[in-house]
Amino acid sequence: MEHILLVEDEPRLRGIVRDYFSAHGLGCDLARDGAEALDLLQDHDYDSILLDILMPNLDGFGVCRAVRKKSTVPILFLTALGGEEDMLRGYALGCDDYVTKPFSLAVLLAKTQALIRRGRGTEDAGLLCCGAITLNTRGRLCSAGGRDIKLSPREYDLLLCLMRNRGQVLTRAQLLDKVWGLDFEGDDRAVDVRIRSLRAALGDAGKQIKTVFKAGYKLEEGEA
Amino acid sequence: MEHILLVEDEPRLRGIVRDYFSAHGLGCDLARDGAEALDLLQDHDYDSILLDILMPNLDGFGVCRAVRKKSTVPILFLTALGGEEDMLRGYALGCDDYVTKPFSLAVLLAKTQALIRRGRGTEDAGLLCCGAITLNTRGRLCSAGGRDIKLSPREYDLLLCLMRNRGQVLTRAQLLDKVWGLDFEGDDRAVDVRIRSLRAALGDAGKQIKTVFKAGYKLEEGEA
DNA sequence: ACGGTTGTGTCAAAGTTATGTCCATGTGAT
DNA sequence: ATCACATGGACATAACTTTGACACAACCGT
Repeated sequence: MEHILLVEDEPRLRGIVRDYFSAHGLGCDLARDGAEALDLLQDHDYDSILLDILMPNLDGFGVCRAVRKKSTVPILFLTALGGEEDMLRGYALGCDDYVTKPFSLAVLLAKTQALIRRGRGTEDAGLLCCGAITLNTRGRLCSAGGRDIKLSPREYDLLLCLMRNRGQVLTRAQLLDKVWGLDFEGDDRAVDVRIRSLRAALGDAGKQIKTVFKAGYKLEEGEA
Repeated sequence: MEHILLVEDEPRLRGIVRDYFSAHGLGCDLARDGAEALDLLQDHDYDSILLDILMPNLDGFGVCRAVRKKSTVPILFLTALGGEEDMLRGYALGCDDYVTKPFSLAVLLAKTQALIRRGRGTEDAGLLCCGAITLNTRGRLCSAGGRDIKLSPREYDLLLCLMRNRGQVLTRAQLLDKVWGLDFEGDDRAVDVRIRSLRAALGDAGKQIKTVFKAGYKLEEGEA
């Protein structure tokens, strides 16, 4: 499960966000102020940090500066300060997003998840992960649910494309362009058929590939 | 490259701003008055609009009002009117910022870029929000009041259209054109039926979709 | 070069899901 | 009160996806 750190001095808000996030499968450690946050950061790795700005002891800008000295973990500011200057200061310090109160929980969650997803830029290392599926792009290897999967070339390329655009709906036309190439003359149905064999090859993890009626396909991390 | 629209009747100022902005990588279309601005807006999408207030033909407030009827593009007023009343009027019309002359070019540029970045922020994340409803346009997902909602393709497209034109009344004919496509041969009632299922799917948030008697439908942020 | 194996696309039938139409029943405007 | 208009339920079917069968092409070891 992903884990984030929420730094916020308002107790009620802390609780609300924590509950909402954990209800959506996002673990949430809490800190009351900047000092406490840095303590926790000593011993833990988080997938993202949500930072209030106005806090006792050490404010959000300070925490951001300290964190950025040694990490590129996604940081999202979460604050009542809506002024341009504060925003620019935040971005200048290397934050990844900026949400002003009051905000919708759904938005906050979506933004956080988006940041985490993007943060997974582990592709450099040659590894792409999504839910139970892992792709080793160096060796063109695939594993799902712990077992190695043998994929045909087309299956592999298709899955790679889906993995690179996880969560996004891709139309059959888009997939044909990206995987088959722009010059492919064939039928849309070709995509369906390959999706089928890919699903079959992936076994249980094949359920992560969702059909989006009238739109296309997408890959989800999906718990179930 | 980002493109903005500058509406300003003073020729010298127009030139100065345009030069400064393009030197910093921001394309700049020019309009001499409100009427010209609306003309350009017919055919172009801008990342932001800079509006003088005192102009011949149609003043900045008028342009702002017209634009806000159909778009949430960031608008920045740019004027010699420094009075509080004018500022409040600008904000009431839905502008995003307000700069009084004389101003520093650097500040104007920073503010503009911040506005564009913010506008991008939610768009990049693929998020559209209105009241309790959130649409993830990348994944074609919808949530309302914190819970995920499953929408059929038509429902989704219809809601997307309403969200993009929030606050505006859309006639059934308009909705048929935009959502069903210009070639749809069927009955107006089709819209009603889909609105109904959309409302049902959205649960409580369905109340944000208002029926406008004899005119059509519109989406409102309104809580109640 | 040769047969066997594997990968891939096409096609049509079967299975799903979504969508429009119809008509009876509400609801708001004047 | 009346009329025009919006809503709700039932149903048929249109639109779309999955599945299975098949044919052909590419690949591989001999």
